[in-house]
Amino acid sequence: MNYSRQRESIKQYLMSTKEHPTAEIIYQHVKEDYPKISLATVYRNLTLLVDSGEALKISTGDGTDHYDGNTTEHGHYYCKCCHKLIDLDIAPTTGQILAASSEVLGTIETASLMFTGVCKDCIINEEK
Amino acid sequence: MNYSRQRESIKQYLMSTKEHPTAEIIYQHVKEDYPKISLATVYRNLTLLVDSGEALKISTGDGTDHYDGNTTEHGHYYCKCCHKLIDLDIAPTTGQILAASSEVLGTIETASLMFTGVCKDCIINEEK
DNA sequence: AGAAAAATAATAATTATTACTATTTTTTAT
DNA sequence: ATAAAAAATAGTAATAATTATTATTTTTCT
Repeated sequence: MNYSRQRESIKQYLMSTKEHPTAEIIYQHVKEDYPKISLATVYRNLTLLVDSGEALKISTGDGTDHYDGNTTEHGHYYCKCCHKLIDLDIAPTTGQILAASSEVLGTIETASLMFTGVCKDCIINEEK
Repeated sequence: MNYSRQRESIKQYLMSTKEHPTAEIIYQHVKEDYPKISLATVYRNLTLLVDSGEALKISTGDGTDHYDGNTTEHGHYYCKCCHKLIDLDIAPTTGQILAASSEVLGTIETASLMFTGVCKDCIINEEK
């Protein structure tokens, strides 16, 4: 894998935000610095970053995948109302990881907790 | 929501299998009983079943969503090699759910653990 | 049984993602 | 520093999953 400024820019943006942007949103941002970048380049590099462990892909089932530059162990909360993804300081325990590993008799490369519900902001808006 | 035999057949099939079939695979199966069923009908009913809590949608990021008729709390393991989804008898602890709930100050409707790696069968095949 | 409401089949349309190819950028070796 | 080789890119076409549309059929209610 050779260096490329476009990939570097994608990575910088991913690490700078707490949002969990989609490929399209990443594309819009990186475009400010590289106006000629192609959406296909964004997708290709996101796949490279995920495969090399420099980013995470999060699939919520809302039609488009989200990406996360924070690769430390953490959980996610998905609001089914506003479709926001929120980081949580909650990770599977080593006990849970070991249990999973011995249950499937295979390797464990990633382990994560996912929660869904209606977030605080949406609850407040519903009341109005 | 009115009764429909097609939806009933989809539900039966989902509850009868431990695989985590995609809409397309469900379509192929239900077609044996209802040869004229439409793929759009499968999608529509899967959405209805998921929304009413009678099935789960699982997004692995492999391009197509998977469905699960087992709605009891359990975790999943996704083999990134053969793309199989395997049920695990591992669920988030109440402690983890409470922690998530107080961290986001929103409701928790679903909570699940997801693991990825290379499953036993794929490890054996790689050795050959 | 007959009217109203909901569901379906068939297909068109949409949207996210990947594939392709000629050109440009990056690396490597001189 | 420069030229060849390898990798990456932009632009666009193609693919594949999902959703929307509409005329017809099924289900429910009275």
